[in-house]
Amino acid sequence: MISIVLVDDHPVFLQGLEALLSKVPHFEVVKTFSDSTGFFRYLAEGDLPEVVLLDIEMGSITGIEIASNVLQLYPGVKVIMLSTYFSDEYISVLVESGISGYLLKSTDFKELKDSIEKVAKGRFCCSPEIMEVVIEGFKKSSDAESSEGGPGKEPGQLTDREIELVRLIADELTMKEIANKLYLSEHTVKTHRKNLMAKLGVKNTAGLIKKAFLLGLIE
Amino acid sequence: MISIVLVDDHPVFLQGLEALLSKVPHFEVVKTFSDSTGFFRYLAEGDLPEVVLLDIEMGSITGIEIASNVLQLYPGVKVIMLSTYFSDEYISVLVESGISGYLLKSTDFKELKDSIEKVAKGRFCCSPEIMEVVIEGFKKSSDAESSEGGPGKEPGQLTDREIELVRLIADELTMKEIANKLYLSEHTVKTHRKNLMAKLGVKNTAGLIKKAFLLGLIE
DNA sequence: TTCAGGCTACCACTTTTGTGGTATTTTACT
DNA sequence: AGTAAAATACCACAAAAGTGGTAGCCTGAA
Repeated sequence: MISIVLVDDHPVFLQGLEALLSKVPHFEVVKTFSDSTGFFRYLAEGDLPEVVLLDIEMGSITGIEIASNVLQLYPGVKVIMLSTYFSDEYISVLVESGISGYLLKSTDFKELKDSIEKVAKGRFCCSPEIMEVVIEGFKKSSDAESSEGGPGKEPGQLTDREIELVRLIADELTMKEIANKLYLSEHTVKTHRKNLMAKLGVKNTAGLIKKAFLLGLIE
Repeated sequence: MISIVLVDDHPVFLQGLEALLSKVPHFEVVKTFSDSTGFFRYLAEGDLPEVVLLDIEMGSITGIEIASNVLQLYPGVKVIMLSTYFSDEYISVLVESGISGYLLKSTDFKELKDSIEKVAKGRFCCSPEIMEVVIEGFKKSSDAESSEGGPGKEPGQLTDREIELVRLIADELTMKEIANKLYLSEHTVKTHRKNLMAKLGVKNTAGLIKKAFLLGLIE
């Protein structure tokens, strides 16, 4: 059984896809989302699907960002981007981030189905048109079999301590207050925050809280 | 025609109520929400209903907080709390905040209907049991006809400038950067932020961003 | 025309955040 | 037993945020 989550801001496409995928015997569409916030909150709860089908245009936060964040926070989850078009630079970024597939929406259903199966087995998969771009990109650096990996840690790339921290920060505690609360040195707390900001790619508290919200870490 | 928005985290109650209210000729249930985030985002877009029916137990953010925030940000909107129980202190706070009604869920539909009509006309309305508490509370201070009011300003209690500011802060700009961007003195920007924090009742940037999110000011 | 609210601006001072290091210990996996 | 990651801790300095004031200007409503 392959567990699948769909994320797409077009409810029609979402429903259609769900109906189609649900008919495939060993596929299970466990959840669908039309906004990234709900999606991230879901992941943060620890319900990690095997495969995520992700549409690329999602309003305030782009598909690229969503994909990057999912890949960073939940490396065990396979992400397949669905898009109407493709852009060289984006694909490069995504492939480096460890995305599992990039398909055009024009892809027919059989191809999508096959792709999901391949991806679930740990392979990379994309539309032929896109493969060219990807191969082109490989003429620069060749590293990285991403792949396999046991389930990893549930809460993702961020450690438990870090998540604890970000929540306390969101509750308006200062480093000093958090240090007291957790019986830690203020230095330690500052170090955690520093790592947190680096991992989430933000510059200050405002960015930290915003991102934490977007990623469903706080509510 | 009275435009109504329902907010309640119990979908069953929500749907039932919607069905009932929709049958009343001059009532229009324009929207329903089962979480506060979506509700605040909706208000922030400027679609202000005349009356909001608000259930009191809503998880992370309490009904009291939601009500207070709505009343503060959108004074023109009439808020009726629906609750299973009632607490002296809460009611006092809410009445002072300018709530338009406080009904128990045990209220029958006719009473609810009448209450909505009264409230839409600018009156205050609550269950008899609660009225006692309210009157009791009046033995302290007697001010405030809240009420009437033209539509006020759309974005609520926060001024345009302040909303602009909070969004730039959420984008990780420092006061200096914002000042440059808007051709203002850094002092001015700091003053705005100061007012902003006071209005939203928060202590620091973390709280500011969190609240702004909760209120749908940023996304 | 007074008055309130919003926008602007300033000051001085404290506290907290943010940067950019290093380093030890514990824990968990191999 | 070895090692990678997490958690802990330290330092010094720069940059911002946060506190608690005051105050002038403009506009629209009473």
